[in-house]
Amino acid sequence: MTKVRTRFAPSPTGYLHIGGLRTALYGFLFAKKHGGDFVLRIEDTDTTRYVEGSVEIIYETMHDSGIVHDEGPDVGGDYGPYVQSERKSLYLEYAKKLVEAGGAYYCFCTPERVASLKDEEGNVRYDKRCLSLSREEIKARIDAGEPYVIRQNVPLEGAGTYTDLVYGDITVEYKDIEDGILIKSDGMPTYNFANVVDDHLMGITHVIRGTEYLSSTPKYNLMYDAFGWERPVYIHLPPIMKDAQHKLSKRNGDASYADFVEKGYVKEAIVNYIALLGWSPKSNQEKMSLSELIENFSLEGIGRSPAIFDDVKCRWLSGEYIKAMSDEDFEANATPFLKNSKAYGKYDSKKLLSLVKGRIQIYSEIPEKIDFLEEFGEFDLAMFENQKQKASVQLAKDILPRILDKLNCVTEWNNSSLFNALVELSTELEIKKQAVLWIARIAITAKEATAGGATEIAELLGKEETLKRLKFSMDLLYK
RNA sequence: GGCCCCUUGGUCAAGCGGUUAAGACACCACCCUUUCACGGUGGUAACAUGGGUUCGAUUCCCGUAGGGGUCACCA
Repeated sequence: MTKVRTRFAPSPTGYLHIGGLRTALYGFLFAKKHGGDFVLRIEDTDTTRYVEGSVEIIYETMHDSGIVHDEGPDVGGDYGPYVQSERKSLYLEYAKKLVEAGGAYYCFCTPERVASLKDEEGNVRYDKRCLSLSREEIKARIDAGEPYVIRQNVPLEGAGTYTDLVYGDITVEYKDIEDGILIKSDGMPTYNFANVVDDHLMGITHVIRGTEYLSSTPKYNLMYDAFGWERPVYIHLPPIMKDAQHKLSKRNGDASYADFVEKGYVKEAIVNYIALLGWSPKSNQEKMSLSELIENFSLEGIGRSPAIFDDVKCRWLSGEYIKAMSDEDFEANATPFLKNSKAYGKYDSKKLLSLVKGRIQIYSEIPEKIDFLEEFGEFDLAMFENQKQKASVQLAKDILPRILDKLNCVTEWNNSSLFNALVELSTELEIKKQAVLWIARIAITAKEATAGGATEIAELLGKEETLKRLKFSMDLLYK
């Protein structure tokens, strides 16, 4: 059996979006699952759409996400060059062979003439006029420097059928396929041609790509057949949607891998989550490392219907990764985000991080979780009300002075001493310790939800600041 | 519009003729608890629709509706 070879072939037109990354991921997973090679090829035949720096972004994204290629422009390989613009002469050579084989022909029609061929629906369809040109006339016109393109010669009758490993048998009638341009007048190939030539020359065994190519695949097969080449196995993937109507795309302005990283999603979680969009493992385990994904990946698990990207679940997975992360890794990953907090630098960073770990799903939530350490002021007294904890504004009025006294007398200002002191107070007052702690926490944080409990925060704030805040809250209560 | 494809809870999804129609996220309830969160337990919620085929359809076939893709000298 021949070695499995898959490829990811993005065009350098901007950032790498989530859909593209998933296509890359599946190609990578499939190749690695079968001990094969994963190739990166840059499809830059449309020079007008080239965006400066996007090739670098592709390299970075793939490296960063762990989807590493065995061959590519940056790492080399035996099938290079891996950038299509560097293969330009090759395509013309093969196009000529295809012309000889009858699978293509030269066309001198101007874009204007072709545009004038519009049907009642406004669709343009070339009429094969140049197909009847004689060999001599073609040569003469080319020699005269007349611009030309090379078109695919699609039969007028019959149909092409192939078996997609995800969608099953697909049949398209040739009359519904037009004689597409293979070589543009600038000498560059179109995707329709370059992809066939390159996939063959690079020994690609399994073509994995989006469904947008599902119905155009028969025309590629026509070329494989005309060349006498073996057709690859096709695996088309359903799209990832932003909502029921819209595909996740660059144009919609969202959804790049880099954006998610910037927002603080755990990288492994992003990859893990997109693996689950359109594919489901045989087991019920959803949280999987890259190597586990490779091990569990199988084509049968790939679905056929579009999947909507669910940010809530992606965040959940990110949170799961954070909980499972070592403190060292968490510190390394979270510190850049911690620096955006007002509290950064004013407290022990490790302490802040431990407060926050387990309470966030993405790193960018860090500042909002701990900014209360530096922000304190007037608040709604109704916050003292908590039925479940048996706390109330009245109770707060009654016991806040006692809390203040009690804490003031604590000799060792640390969490456990402070906690013991308040529990002791609750015993003396014969009320629930939760009520005392609730009131204390509200009084020193002015927040209903905080990262950390009352005394934990008191330790962090220090005696002076804690007592100051308690007095402030008392004043507020008695005002 | 032609052609290709898709359709199970709010979302991701198992299922591949006979099931109490899994599981996950979200949501709700309860428990735990130094609030919230975490964790634990339980719960609400789905086969787009109409015809067939069959002893029996979520599952197979056809139609309808809805949705996506494609019809470029873009990929």
